[in-house]
Amino acid sequence: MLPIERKNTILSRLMADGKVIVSDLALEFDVTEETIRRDLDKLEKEGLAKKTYGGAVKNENLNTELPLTVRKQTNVEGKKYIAEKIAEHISDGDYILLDASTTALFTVKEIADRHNITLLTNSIEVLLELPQNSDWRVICTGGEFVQSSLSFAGRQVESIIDEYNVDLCVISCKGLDMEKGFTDTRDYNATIKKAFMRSAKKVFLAVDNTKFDKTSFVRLTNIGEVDAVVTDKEPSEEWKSYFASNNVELYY
Amino acid sequence: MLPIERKNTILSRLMADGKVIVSDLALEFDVTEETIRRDLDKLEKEGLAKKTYGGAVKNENLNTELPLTVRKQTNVEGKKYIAEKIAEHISDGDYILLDASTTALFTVKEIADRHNITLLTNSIEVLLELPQNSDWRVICTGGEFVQSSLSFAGRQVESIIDEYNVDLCVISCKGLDMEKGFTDTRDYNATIKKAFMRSAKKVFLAVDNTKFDKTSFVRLTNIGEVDAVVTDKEPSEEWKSYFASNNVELYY
DNA sequence: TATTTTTTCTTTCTATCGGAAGCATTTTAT
DNA sequence: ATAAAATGCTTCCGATAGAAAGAAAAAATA
Repeated sequence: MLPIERKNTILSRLMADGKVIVSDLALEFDVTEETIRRDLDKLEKEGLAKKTYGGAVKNENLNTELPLTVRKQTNVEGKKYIAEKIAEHISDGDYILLDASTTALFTVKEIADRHNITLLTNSIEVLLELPQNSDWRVICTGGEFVQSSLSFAGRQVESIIDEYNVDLCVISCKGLDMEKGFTDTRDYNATIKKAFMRSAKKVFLAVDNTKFDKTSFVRLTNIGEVDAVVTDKEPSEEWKSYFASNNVELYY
Repeated sequence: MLPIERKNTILSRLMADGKVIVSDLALEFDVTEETIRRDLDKLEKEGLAKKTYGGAVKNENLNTELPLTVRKQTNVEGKKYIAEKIAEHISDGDYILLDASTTALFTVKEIADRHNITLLTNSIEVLLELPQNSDWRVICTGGEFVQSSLSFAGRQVESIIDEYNVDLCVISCKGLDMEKGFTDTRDYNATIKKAFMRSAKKVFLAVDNTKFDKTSFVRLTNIGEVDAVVTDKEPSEEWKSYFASNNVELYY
């Protein structure tokens, strides 16, 4: 087994279970515990794990961007479910706006059979997922190319987005908190998402259940600013009443 | 066994298993490990593999459609040759503009080792071919997405291009004729290419030998408007003197 | 609570293996 | 015949993993 395989296996174990134990991993991979610790050191340096006494836990510090490949693999079922729910609100002829998130990607797949959609996005992945030979009109923002997320960022994105008005937009975030509102990792993400919200009649916030009661680095805005929240599990009563009192529709 | 056979076998093994091990492959093909590493180097440069200590793993974020669209093209060798010639004019720190052509794609590959390049393009394929982890700044026009060519078109492309000035731009065309100038298939291609020419200090026209004395649908402009023509075979004396009398540099 | 014991962690050292680069030789293509 | 590509060899360097010793943290015990 290659060292990189071991490291990746540890990472996926970590993402699935939320924690790993040094002694278990050493037995499983038949290496010394020092070797496992070195793997965990690397994962920690990459911001993916947090070492603890006896093992490591998933990094709940949401200020770091996961690699695209890892991000795409976490809670795939939940994201697909959310995409299905969002798709129910998209009809033939709609003008929609999708951000560079995994949920947006799944949403495109879900609505592949719709007609006459006009789609605006800053995500290349979304473009590459488009149905073939459809009658859609697709506009991409352009801007500074961010290779790690296959999307565009920067001033240009905002000014293009501001030129359009759409029926519905789907945005995601890294954390959702009653006091801090919803938050994301990077300034440029936040600025872009604010522009998205300005341009859309109805804003759908796609958040899987793991994002609740978490805060990340940059504050986007108050939760009341979005029109609907779509998630994959029934939120707590507290959150439900919070959404209701802020006039935010809730779908799950 | 031919080298290319070995490389392809390694690739299919990689795709099937997700990884390969240098020492195993060396034994299996009865060559030294250095040879295997060189094969893996090539696969890595093609973006198909990711080398690691002891072997290589599959590159997860790869677009398998790319080789297909390239293979569909005619005279691939000639276009590679042209790209090499163009690359000789691109240095560290340059600002360049690439259109959505196969030649542009090969040009990016040729200049992968340059530093501090600022690249402006309307081609998604070019974006996907960018070297990983480089220090380039890459700006994409955005605009209406043309699925068949994985590029952007429309008014937005022009207005973005007009905002920038670059040292060098590479454009292609479908036909080259002394009377009709150079021509292309579609209106939107022509408009975009004109914008490209406005924004560049030096315009390189990339045309393989099959394009000479051909005319296509939309006239772009006179041949004298470009600064240099790059092709893959020595043109006729007639063409050579025509270029000379129009102050167009010629590289082949 | 204070002390001891156990477990885990960090650091350092070392052996081994894999990899990069340069050079020489063979093979292939033009 | 010549140039270009492919291959193998050698040397040097860096990565990996294990071992050992001391430090630190947690657990157990008095």
